[in-house]
Amino acid sequence: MRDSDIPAIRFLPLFNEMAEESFSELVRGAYVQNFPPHMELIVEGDPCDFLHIVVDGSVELLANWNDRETTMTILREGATFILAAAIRDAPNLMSGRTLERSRVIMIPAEDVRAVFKKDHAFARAVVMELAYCYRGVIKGVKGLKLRTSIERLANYLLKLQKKMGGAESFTLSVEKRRLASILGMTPESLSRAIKALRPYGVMIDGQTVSITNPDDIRTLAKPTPLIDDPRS
Amino acid sequence: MRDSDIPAIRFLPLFNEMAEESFSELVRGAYVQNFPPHMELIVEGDPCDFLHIVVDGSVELLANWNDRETTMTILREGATFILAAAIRDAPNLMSGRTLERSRVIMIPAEDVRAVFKKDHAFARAVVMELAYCYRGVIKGVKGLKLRTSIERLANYLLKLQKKMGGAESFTLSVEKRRLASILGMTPESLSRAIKALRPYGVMIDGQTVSITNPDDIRTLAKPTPLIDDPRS
DNA sequence: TGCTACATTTGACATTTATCAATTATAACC
DNA sequence: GGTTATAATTGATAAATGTCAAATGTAGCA
Repeated sequence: MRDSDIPAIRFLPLFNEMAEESFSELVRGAYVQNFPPHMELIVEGDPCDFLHIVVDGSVELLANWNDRETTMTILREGATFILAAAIRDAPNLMSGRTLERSRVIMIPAEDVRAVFKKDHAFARAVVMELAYCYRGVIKGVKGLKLRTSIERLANYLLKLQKKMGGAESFTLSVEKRRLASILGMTPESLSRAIKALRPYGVMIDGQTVSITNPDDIRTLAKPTPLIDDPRS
Repeated sequence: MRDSDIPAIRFLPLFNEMAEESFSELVRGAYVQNFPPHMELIVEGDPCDFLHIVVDGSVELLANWNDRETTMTILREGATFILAAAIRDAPNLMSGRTLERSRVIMIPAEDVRAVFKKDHAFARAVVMELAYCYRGVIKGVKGLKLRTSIERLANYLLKLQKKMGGAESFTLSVEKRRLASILGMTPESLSRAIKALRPYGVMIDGQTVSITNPDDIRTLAKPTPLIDDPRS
């Protein structure tokens, strides 16, 4: 592993409290690799051999069943996957593939488990991370079960707007067909949902979103921190 | 807390590896209470003051949004909730209410966090528990996004049959309207889904399910451990 | 530039699921 | 045992969402 990649992850919440010695143990066995776009990094059902960390680029986590496929989430710089499988020494529940050229650190799952057993600070960090991820997925389920697809889209856009700094205009940063899958609908339905938001002052042209009247769409979206705030 | 309740939880995976001293610290501040049916134990959005453990009976975890409500899961003897919120000192993402008369142990969340900081064995157990729960929710999302409601029902029944020992005939143990909500559909749709499974050799009369031809329904359900096996 | 592959959109239609209202069944309680 | 409240089912219908095919748009590349 290149020295220049070490600081990139040392300061992630997952690693920044742990003992230097434990950290070096993790780093010692780690690989860094640059992957081309659309490279499959992990496969659903395979044993989890590595904890992955996205240093640069983006990775899609997806799941398949019976010839159907759904995108679970998209991970970017600083995100780790798949921690729960690595810790439990269990098979991956999701596949992972790069969306673009991406730089990924891979730490052998065995090392992660070994250090986790020894280093209390790391164990605590893993707890915080897992609890955070768990709550994220719960929020996702709530969205899926309690909202229609238009409501999910509306909330997604409001959340993205906030994340992008709050400007009226911002960019999607995900292909629409992938966004559709994340939101649990088909590309065609997303296309129609986008149209349905026009009367609420939401314009989407290509990758550019503009929300001309936030209050208007908020009455439809009814965002709540208990679903839509990633912190909280 | 009554002495007789202590062994009931000491041997749960979450507590059985921790130091005796840490365990007593948790027990010292804990309450045990018998709740009547339909008692609201925790409320979505409230701060998480206690880690709850179901000693006896059953508790429904549910979520609300915009006058809609959905059942997230039903917990029985030995289950804990809501660990992630307690650890992160975050608001509850779900409400919890008893379905029947239930005995519940409540450990102040503050104590849980304090012991978690001190006791490495407990921290490790929390990690394993959270990773397990996380994977459970991921499986739930996969079911919701990849399967139709009939397929979800079919798999639910196969899973329940296995859990009940594998006999041809077994009992539902959940009201149908709640089952419908768990599966992400209305009671009416569940009723129709049940009918739709008749040609596959599934009969449901009241609370009694019998699966006369398991192979038949399995071709429809296509169960996979990556969604349907709670272990794995 | 023009070609090509692929993403997106649109229209027509099918399927799935929800809603509403009415009926029937069930279980708790006096 | 009858009463009552609630759960479950059924039918009719509506709404939401998916499918398929075609048209249009877009980006990368020879």
